[in-house]
Amino acid sequence: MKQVDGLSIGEVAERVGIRASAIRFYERAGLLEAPPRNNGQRRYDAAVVAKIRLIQTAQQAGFTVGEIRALFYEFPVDMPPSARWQQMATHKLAEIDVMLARITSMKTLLERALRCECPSLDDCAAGLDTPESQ
Amino acid sequence: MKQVDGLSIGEVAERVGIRASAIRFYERAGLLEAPPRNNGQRRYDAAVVAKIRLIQTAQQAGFTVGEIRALFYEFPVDMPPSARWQQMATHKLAEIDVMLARITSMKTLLERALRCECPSLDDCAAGLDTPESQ
DNA sequence: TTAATACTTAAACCGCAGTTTAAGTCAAGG
DNA sequence: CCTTGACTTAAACTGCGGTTTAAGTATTAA
Repeated sequence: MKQVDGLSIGEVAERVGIRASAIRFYERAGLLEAPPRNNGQRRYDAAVVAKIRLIQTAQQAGFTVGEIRALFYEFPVDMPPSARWQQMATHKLAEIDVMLARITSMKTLLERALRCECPSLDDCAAGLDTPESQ
Repeated sequence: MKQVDGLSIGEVAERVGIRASAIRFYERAGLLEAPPRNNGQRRYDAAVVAKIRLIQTAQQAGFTVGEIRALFYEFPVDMPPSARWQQMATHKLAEIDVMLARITSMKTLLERALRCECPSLDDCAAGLDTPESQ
């Protein structure tokens, strides 16, 4: 019987749906604090599950691991979380808009390619670059 | 006086606005054929400029180097360019739409984060995941 | 002759977010 | 005692699109 309290890294991993290797990586990357150990093995408090879910949410919003570390640990201690999110989110939104513009122009280009009738790849590309054809 | 005919790799690079190393990389990657050499140095026909522009257009449309190689060299020889573009473009458009959806959901998440008032990061993330607000 | 300039190669490196591998430790169960 | 299974580490590997580096060659101008 295992009756050491706290969750093993495998149990945490299963609860949040990631691999144990990812959790070790987050620790190395400074996103998670090193937990106490039992026989050399990490023992986690249940709260770590919420923290990892928070990491996942931030990732869904497009933040990199470095940015998430900044969000968690590199703001002035007296800065409220809402202000932290807002400052990061404002920067990230600008990046997102750039990506959106890029994706949109790819899409336009591809839609034009779909209507292409050119006899050679070269002609075709020339036409695509300069949208003369409606 | 240099009167060997053909362009040097540096001249080609300058005309298309990329580094010589990129041209060598395209050759290695099978996008450009190895040109004849003079004193061991590559000598390009002016047509390579159009070919690299074509590569650039394909890149703008979101194709990877592997996909561009396929577009150029891995279709049945009797398949017209328009059909090649169209087949590739159809696949790529589906990928683009997936990206677009991802970017859009990032944006939504971030916009919600901007309006967040939560007192703790954990609460905030919980609220963001489940859009109860507004 | 010498120095500057442009080229040549193979191999290592970049960022990103982890994953995989090798080699080992530990506790429980049969 | 031995196997099984989950854990430990550091280091190397993944894919992508090139860039950088080290070491060497060739041409040109002064």
